[in-house]
Amino acid sequence: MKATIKDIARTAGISYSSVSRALNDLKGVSEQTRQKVKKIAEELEYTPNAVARGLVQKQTGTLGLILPDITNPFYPEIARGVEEQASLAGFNTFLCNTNYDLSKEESYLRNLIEKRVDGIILAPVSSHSNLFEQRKHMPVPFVYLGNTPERTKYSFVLTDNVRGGYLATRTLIEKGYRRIGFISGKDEESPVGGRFTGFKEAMDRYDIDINDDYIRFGNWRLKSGYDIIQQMIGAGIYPEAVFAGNDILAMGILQGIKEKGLSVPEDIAVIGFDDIPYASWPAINLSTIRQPKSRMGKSAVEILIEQLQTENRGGTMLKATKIILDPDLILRGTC
Amino acid sequence: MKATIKDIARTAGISYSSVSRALNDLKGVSEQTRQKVKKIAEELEYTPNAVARGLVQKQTGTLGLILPDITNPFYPEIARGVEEQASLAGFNTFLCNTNYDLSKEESYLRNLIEKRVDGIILAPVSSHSNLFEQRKHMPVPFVYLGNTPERTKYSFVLTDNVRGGYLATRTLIEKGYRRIGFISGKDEESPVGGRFTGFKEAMDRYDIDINDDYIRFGNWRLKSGYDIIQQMIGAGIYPEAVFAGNDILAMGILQGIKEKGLSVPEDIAVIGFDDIPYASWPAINLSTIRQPKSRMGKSAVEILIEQLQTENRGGTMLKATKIILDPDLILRGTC
DNA sequence: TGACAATGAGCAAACGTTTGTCTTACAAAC
DNA sequence: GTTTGTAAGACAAACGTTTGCTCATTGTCA
Repeated sequence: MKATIKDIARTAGISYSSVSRALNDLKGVSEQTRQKVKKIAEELEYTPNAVARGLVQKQTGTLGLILPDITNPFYPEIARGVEEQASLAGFNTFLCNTNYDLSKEESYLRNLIEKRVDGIILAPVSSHSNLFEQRKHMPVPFVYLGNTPERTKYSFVLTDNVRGGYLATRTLIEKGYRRIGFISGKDEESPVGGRFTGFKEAMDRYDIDINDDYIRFGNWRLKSGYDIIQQMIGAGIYPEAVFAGNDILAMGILQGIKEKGLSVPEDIAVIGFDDIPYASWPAINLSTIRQPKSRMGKSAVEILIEQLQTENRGGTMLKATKIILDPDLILRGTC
Repeated sequence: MKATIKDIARTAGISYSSVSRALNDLKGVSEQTRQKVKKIAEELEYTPNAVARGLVQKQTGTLGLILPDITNPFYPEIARGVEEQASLAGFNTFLCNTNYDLSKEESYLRNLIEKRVDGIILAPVSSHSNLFEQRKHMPVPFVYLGNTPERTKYSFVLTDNVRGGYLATRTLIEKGYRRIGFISGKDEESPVGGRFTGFKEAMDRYDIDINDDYIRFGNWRLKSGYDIIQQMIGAGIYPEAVFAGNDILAMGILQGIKEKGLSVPEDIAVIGFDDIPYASWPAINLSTIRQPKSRMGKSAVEILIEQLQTENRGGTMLKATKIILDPDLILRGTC
C-alpha cells in the first residue's frame, strides 16, 4: 500500500517512466533493467494503484450491475454470469440493489457514472420506465437486461417471451390438455405481455378457444397464485392445466392445488416460467420454461465490452446491439 | 462525462479551486458565487470524477465482497445486507465470486487492493485457509464473514455455531426424541465443528447416549444427505430424529425419507441449519436454526467503516473486532 | 565511412480533483 | 489614520500513474 512507482525508480536509480514501462512489459527498457525493476517491485511489495492508472487511461476496469433484488431467486444466476464474464475480461463488478425502487435505479446510475465505470448493465424493475430513454446519450456503454422498454435506443438482452409463452402452451396442448388457463402478474410490471401473446398464439394455432374464466391477472407474489387457484377451485370453475406467468406464481398455484386436496398433474397440470433454482427441487419438481439466465448475464457483458472496444477505436458511438435469447422447455413432474 | 471542474471555472471566470469549494459546500466562497457555480455545473451536465477525487483523498468509497458463490442460497441475503449497509454509508460494493476456488480468493484480494477499495469482506471457502493469516498486515480494513479461521488476528463476524447446534439438539430432545442422529459435511470444510460440539453438549447435558451409528459425515451436497439417510433406512438402523449440518443436507434427507415411504416428522423428524429461503417454502417447511444472514452482512460493513474512521483519526492500526451473533430457532413442520 | 535506423532511457505533461498557503480587499477597532 | 481581523478567492502542489517527445548511444548497411 505504501510503495509507489517512484520509490522503485529511486532505489533502482532510473526514471519512473522506465519503471512503468518495465512493469507493464512495454518496450523501451532493456531486459536487464526490466528484471531489476521487477525484483525491486517484489521486494518493496509494490501494488499498482488502479485509481491513478484509471485517471490517466480513462478506463477503470469496472462494470456496474443494477438489479432489483439479489435475494429474488431469479437474479443470482444472472449476477453470476455477469461477474464471471466480467472477471474473465479483467473487469470488476459493482453490485447495486435497487430494492424495486425506481428512484434508486436512477441514483445508482448517477453514482456509477461518477465512479467512472466502463459500462452499466441495468435489470430494470419495470419495462415501463422510460427514465433513461429521455437522456440524449449515455456517457458510458449501457445495456438493459430482461425488462426492456419497448423501442429502446439502447442495447438489450432478453429472453424471447412470446416464444416461451408459445412453447409452454403448446406443450400443454400436446399433452392433451384443452381447458388451459393463464395466471400471471400484471402486464405493466413486466414483459409478461409477450408470454400472454405466446399463449394466445398457441391456442389460436391449435384452434382452441380461450375461456376467459381461466385467465387471471394478480400480482407477482406467491400468494397471488395461491389465492387465485384456490378461488377458482372453490368456485368449481377451474382449468385442467395452467400456464403461470413465472415460477414463483406456479409454486403458489401448486401449493393452492394441493391444499384443496387435488393433485398435480392429475387434476390440474402446471407449467411455470423462468426455471428458478427452486423449480428443480425434488419436492417441487416444476415443469417450466427456462430463461438462460447465466447466458443473459454473459451476453450483457459481451455487449458492453465490444462496445468499449469499438467506441475507443472508431471514436464514434455505434448502434445498439439487440440480443433475444431462446428459452428452453424443461419438462418435470407437474405436466 | 465531458465537463470538468476547469470548464466550470472557465465559464464562471474564477479559479477552479473555488469551484471545487463551491461544489462541495466548503467555506471560502460567497453564497453568490456558490449559486452561480452550481448553476453552471448543472448546465454543463457536470459529473464529478470519483476517480480523480479518490486519487487525492486516498479513499474510493468502495468495498469488496468476496464469496464462494452467489448462486448458493446462503449468500444472496448476506450480499444484500452488505450492499444495503454499504450503500447507506455511501459505499459501492464489488461482488467477487470465487467459485469455491481458493486461489481465486487470493487473486481477488490482490485485485481489490489494486483497485484501492476501502475495505474487504471475505466469506472464505474454508475456515482452514491460513493464506491470509501469514500476511503481516492487511493494507486495508478486512473482515472475515462466516467461515473464520481459528485464532485469526483479523476481525470477523459469524454465527455462534456451538449455540446453534445446542439449540437444534435441545429442541429435538425437548420434543421427546431420544435416538438422535447428526448428518453433516466434513469438518475441515466448514465451521460445522461448532455445530457438532453443540450437538454433543446438548446430548451430554440431557444425559442421552450418542449412538455412533447415527452420526455420519459426507459432503455438503444435497445428494449426500439423500444418500446417507436412504442407506440408513435401507439398513434398518436409523434415528427417530436427525440434526442436519445445513439446510441443503436437510432437504436431501427429507427427500430420501419420503422416497423410502416414511414420513416426516412421524417416522423421522428433521432439523436443519442456516434457514435458507427454500426452507420456508410450504412444500418443504423445514425446521431449522437461522443464521442472521442479513445482520451478518451489515455487521461486517459496520466493522469496516468503524475501522476506517478510527484508523484515519488515530493513524494507528486498531484491534480486531470480533462479533458472534446468536442464531434463532425456527420451528416449522419437520420436527 | 557516413547515413540512418533502432534501442534504451529520461523529461515533462497530462488525467481531474482536493487542499494548504498566500494575496487582496474591506470592515471593525483602537 | 493606523492596525487588526476576516472573508473571498487565487495559486500551486499534491495524488500515482501513463505516454508522447527528445536525446544519446549503438548497430547496420551500402
